[in-house]
Parts: sequence; structure tokens; C-alpha cells
Amino acid sequence: MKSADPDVLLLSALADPTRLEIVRQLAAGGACACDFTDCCGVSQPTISHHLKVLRDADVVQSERRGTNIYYSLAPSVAGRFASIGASLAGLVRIS
Amino acid sequence: MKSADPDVLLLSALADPTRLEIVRQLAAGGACACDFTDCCGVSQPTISHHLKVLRDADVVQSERRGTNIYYSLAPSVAGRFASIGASLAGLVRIS
DNA sequence: ATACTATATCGATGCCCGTCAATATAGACG
DNA sequence: CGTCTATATTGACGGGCATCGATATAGTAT
Repeated sequence: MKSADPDVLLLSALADPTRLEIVRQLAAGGACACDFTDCCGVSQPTISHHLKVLRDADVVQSERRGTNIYYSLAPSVAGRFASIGASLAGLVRIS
Repeated sequence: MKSADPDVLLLSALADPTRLEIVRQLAAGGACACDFTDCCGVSQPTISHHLKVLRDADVVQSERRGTNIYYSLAPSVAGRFASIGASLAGLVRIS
């Protein structure tokens, strides 16, 4: 019953309102984990949980800077996402 | 708690192994609903359920032909998917 | 009308996932 | 060391979803 399909893993990681919001903010530039605690109306442990899901799916990277931990989009996300689009319709390209 | 975000709706529709497999087969050409009963190791009611989810998310269209019902990808799917990709990284385009 | 096939719906079940409060870890700094 | 802040982990709860068997609907054909 395991999905094991990396495409399903990526899509599942993005198919949540809180996580998609996090990823969108990261698309506008890297951010500290503490920034997300305010944006989504969920508690700090929940944000941490979602960040872990995104890390496990290789959607985001984390980097420690002193006390804070900064997150940024993984470089491969755009390409992987476009590949899924290509497998769906053969119409999506990376510019 | 409702997502209400159409992007989340589209991603959720695709973030299931069975549904992604269905959509991939449809990307290779329209197919009869009966074709999917064999491909995914799930029962006929489950296939019907997944097709309904895909219909509700405007991922697929259905058309009756005699006894069978033929499914095909909705034309807007590629564009909507690419839009999500663009909002994530600004790197995905429709060719 | 009867029978057969294809698809959808219903009702129930079990599990996965999002969420939280409480707690733990870890680094910075006095 | 002790304290403060930032992030992660734990454990539990609740709701939603994927799945099934049984049944209903709809179209075809005899």
C-alpha cells in the first residue's frame, strides 16, 4: 500500500494549505522558521511538523544561523514539479 | 478549516497513487472507465470514487458512449498545473 | 419486459494525517 | 553553570479519506 512514488510524495507534500503557504513564502525568498508561526494560524509544533514533511520530501532545505534556522526552497523542486506536469500533458516546460 | 484554495484542490486530487496513475493513463489518450478497474489493484467502486474526485476537481471530463463512459483529461489541467509551478518558483511555463 | 453489462452510490471500517499541549533539545549569552 | 530563546519531538485526539461489499441506476439487447 506504500506509495513509494516520488511524484506522489512531492504532490502530497504540496497538497496542504499550510504547507503550500509556507512554500509560497519561501518562493519569495528564504525565511526563518519563526516567520511561519504567525502566517498560518497554527501552533509552533504544527509548523515544525510541516517543515519536517517538506524536508523529508526534499522540497525545502534548512540552514542553521545562530539561534534561528533558515529555510529555502530546494533547487530541484521546480524541475521535479515540471516533470510531473510533463508526464501529465506533455505541455509543461522549464523556461 | 476548509481549504477553499483551488490549487490545494488540484494538488490533492493528484496526490494519490491511484488517481495519479489514472491521470497518467488519460494523458496517453482517453479511456473507458472499465480500463482502470484492472490497472490499480483496487475495486470497481473505488475506481468510480476516484473518478468522481477527479471530476469534482475538474481534472477529467466524462462522456457517455453507449454503455461505456469515456474519460479524458480536462484541457485546463496543464495550464492550472503550470500556474502553480510558476507561483512556486517562477520557472515553469506552458510551451 | 427480462436479462445482462457498465457505472455510480451507500454504509461501514480502518487508517493516515493535521493539530494541539507538554516536553525535550540545542544554541547563545550572562 | 544557569537561563533564555528557538526549534524539534512526543503522545494523544479527531476528522477525513481510501477502501470494500452490497446495492442501485442506467443503457443495451434479446
